[in-house]
Amino acid sequence: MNDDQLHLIASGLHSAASQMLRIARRDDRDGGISAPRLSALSVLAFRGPLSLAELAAAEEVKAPTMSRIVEGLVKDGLATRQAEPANRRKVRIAATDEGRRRLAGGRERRVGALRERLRRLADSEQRALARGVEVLERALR
Amino acid sequence: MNDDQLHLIASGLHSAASQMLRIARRDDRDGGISAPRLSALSVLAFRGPLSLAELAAAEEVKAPTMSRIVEGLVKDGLATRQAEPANRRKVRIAATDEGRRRLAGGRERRVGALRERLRRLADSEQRALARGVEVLERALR
DNA sequence: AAGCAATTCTTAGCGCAGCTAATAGAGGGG
DNA sequence: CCCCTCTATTAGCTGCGCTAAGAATTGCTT
Repeated sequence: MNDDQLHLIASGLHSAASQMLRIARRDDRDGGISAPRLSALSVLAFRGPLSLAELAAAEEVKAPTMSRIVEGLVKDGLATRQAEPANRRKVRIAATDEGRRRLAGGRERRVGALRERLRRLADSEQRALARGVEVLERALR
Repeated sequence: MNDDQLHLIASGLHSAASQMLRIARRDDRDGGISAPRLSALSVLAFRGPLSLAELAAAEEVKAPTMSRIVEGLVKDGLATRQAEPANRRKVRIAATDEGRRRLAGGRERRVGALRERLRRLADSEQRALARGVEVLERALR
C-alpha cells in the first residue's frame, strides 16, 4: 500500500482511538478507577510486582508521574509499595487482591459501552473488526 | 457473535487505543498542539464555524472545558471567537488560516509514528486493518 | 414597558495527569 | 570516610475534565 493510503488508515485509527477513550472516560464518571490508574494496575496484575522505574517505562510515563499514580492506588488499597530488601533504594509495587478484583470491574465498565456498540454491527463486520484488532495489536507490539 | 467474543474485541480495542494515544502523546512533546485542542480545531476545520455548545457536544465535553480549550486556541491565533450577530449570547468559533495550516502539521506529527508501524505490515494485514477501521468508524458514529 | 425566566457562555475552584528541577536516601568505589 | 551514582519522591508548573455559580442577552408575560 502507498503512503497516502497508510496515512489514511493511521489517521482513522487515531481519531477512532480518541473517540473511544472519550466514550470510556464518560462512562467512568461513576465510581471507577481513572484510566492511568487502571492501566498501571493492569500491568502490575499481568506482569507481577515491579519497581517504579519499570512501571513508569511500561506506561511510557516519567517517574514522578508514576509515583503519584501509585500513591493513589496505594491510598485506595489497590496496590502495595514496599522497599526492596536487596536494594532499598528500589520500591516493590504490587497489586493487592482488592486491586485485582476492582480491575475486572473497572475494565468491564469501561469496555461495556464499546461492546454494546459492537453488538449492533452485522456479523461480517464484527469478524472484520476482530481481524483488524488482531493486526493492530501486532503492529503496536 | 456471542457476548464473550464481542467483549474480547472491545477489550483489545480499548487497550490498543490507550497504547496508540500513549505513542501519540510521546511524539507530541516537541512543539505540537495538545490532543484536545488539535481535535477541536479539526472539527472546526471540517464542519465550519460552530457555537461553543455545538463544539462541546462534538467533542463530548462540557461547556466550561471547551470554553478553555477555545481560549487556548484563540490565544495562539488558531481560532477566532466572536459574538454571533443574530443572537449575541452565542459565540461563533472558527478556525483561522494559521489554524488550518498548523492542523496539517500537528496531525502529521501525531499520526506519523503510527503510519511507520503500519508500513511494516504485510499487504493483506494492511487491507484487513483498513476494513477494520472503516467498520469501527461506523460503530462509533 | 418592566420584569422574569430561560438560554448561552464564562469564571471560580477542585482533582488528576503530564512534565522538569530539585531533594532525600541508599549503595558502592576511591 | 567521602563522594558519586542511582532510585524514588517532593515541589511547582501547565493543561484538561468536572460542578456550581455568575453575567449577559433574549424573549415572553403581564
